[in-house]
Amino acid sequence: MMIDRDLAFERIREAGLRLTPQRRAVIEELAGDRSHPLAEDVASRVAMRVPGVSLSTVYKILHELGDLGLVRELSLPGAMRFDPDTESHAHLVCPECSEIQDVPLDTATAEAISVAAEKATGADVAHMEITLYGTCAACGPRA
Amino acid sequence: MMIDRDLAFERIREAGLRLTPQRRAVIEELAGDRSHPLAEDVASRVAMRVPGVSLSTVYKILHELGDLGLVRELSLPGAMRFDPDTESHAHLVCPECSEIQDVPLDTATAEAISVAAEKATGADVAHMEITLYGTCAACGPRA
DNA sequence: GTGCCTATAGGAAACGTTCCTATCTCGCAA
DNA sequence: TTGCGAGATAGGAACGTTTCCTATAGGCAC
Repeated sequence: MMIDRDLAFERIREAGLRLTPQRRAVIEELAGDRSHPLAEDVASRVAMRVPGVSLSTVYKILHELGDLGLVRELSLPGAMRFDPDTESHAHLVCPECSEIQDVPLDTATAEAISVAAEKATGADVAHMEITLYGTCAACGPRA
Repeated sequence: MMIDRDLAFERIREAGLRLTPQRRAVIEELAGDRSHPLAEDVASRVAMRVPGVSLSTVYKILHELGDLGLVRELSLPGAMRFDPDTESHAHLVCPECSEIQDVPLDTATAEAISVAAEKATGADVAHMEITLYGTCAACGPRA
């Protein structure tokens, strides 16, 4: 499920944070974005609405949204990426073109892994990140 | 399965690479290591056997081992980590203490995810990385 | 309006990683 | 043994990402 603008605004307030123009812009730019942007991508888009916004502010807001569960922070090679889709799904990274694709992942499988991990370690799993590495269709098998 | 010293040496030679003291030391330090070390950890241990070894050399060797499939390179928050265990398994990262634990993952599940992803995207999946985030047993639920 | 608390901008700094180049080593041939 | 060439290494500079710090600005309650 994609992040919902108004739900996000509400969560921000519930957390006791102010709905500043910067927070509003980050949320609205992220909503509907399926490109797994870098912090800098988000910052430059936000800058078109809120000129002068600083990169450190955007980082701070992105982490806040991550903590609130409104955004997924992805640890991918090179840099962190941000995903407004918080539904359980995996990512495919192509080593050739570095493109990132969403990969559907059925909830049952995700749940099974999570439960098995909790059983094995005694931990309390909050969320998971599944990244697949492999040549994408566009970069072709070889032929 | 943990990296095997002699098998690794053989793979190095097969790849047309020289078995230098640095490569030998990296492999031997990594074999049997279950701590998911940082590149710097590996470098400082290697330095005890090969004084003066440089960090960039260690990085280069670690990537070579990754390419040869002898080591897994993990994209975890903060920094890359290296895992000599190339068997299919997941990792649990505790946000409190940053400890990393191995989590067993049955091959069938991993295979199912991989195949489903290939079907969905048309990609050729080479390997996958599953990271679970959650409070570990030591850091406790709250009580 | 006044005072308080939070948020922001801006830049410096830290960190991990990669890149570059001169030097060195190794394996091999003569 | 000596010399040669390909490959490897040390060392450090450079790069990009992320965090940290501080002074300023802005909103809210009174």
